[in-house]
Amino acid sequence: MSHSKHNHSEKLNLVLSHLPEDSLLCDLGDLFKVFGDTTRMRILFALFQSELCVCAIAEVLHMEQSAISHQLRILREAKLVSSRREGKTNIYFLADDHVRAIIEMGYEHLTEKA
Amino acid sequence: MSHSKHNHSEKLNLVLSHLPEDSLLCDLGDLFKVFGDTTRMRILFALFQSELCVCAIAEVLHMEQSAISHQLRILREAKLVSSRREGKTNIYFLADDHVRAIIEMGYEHLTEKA
DNA sequence: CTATCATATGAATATAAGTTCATATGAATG
DNA sequence: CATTCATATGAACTTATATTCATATGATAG
Repeated sequence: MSHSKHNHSEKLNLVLSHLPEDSLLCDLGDLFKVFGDTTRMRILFALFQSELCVCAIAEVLHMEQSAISHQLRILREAKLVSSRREGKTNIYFLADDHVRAIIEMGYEHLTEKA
Repeated sequence: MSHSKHNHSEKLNLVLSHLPEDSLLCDLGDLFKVFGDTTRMRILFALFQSELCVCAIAEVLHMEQSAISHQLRILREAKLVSSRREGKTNIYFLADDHVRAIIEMGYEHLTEKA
């Protein structure tokens, strides 16, 4: 039992009733979690410039192929990037423009608050 | 040494040269990390409805005051929420409209991809 | 069909992050 | 000024996450 001396139940029930379902809140959290990592952010910015194969991303970021591959899987599952095969290589590219839009919003917030 | 049989150095140098500084990429990642948690997402949605004191948030979310307080600190440090004191209580509210905008973008991405 | 390059994946490890518990701070009230 | 309510904070614990290493898959060329 928390501090229930207060009785704000009418208001709180209203707030509660307008909360989205937990599944949506969870999905939203999971989506932003994907943006919440420097390596993935660097991959996305690299792909802003050009579509790239896995080993190219690894070279650009000076990281191991395996680490990149693991992160690309997370980005793919979140539908932030897609890939196509070309011979032996897998070319990755941004899935759509939401990625840019979301990151730009974040950038605006950062620069305004700095 | 990774798979350097490829020589895409011209292109890769170009991509590399257009990457933002690591400090920015890190700040962006850190910002989105704040959105990347269900509890914080629930707090933000609660605050979409109304400014609320800590114990009200705890009640609405059926969580302990301490857990909420810890998460509010993270939201405060990211400048996503602000607070003011009112007597014994601390009232929290959204710091600005970037919060809504960013979450709406995420929501759009989710619904389009579903 | 074997060797090689490109990528993916599983297990292991290390680090980060969220919640709880206990307690400290800070304001109001009698 | 002692008590109570509201919030904050530090430490401990637990769970999640990122990277590495070793290896598997998959495609191509010889």
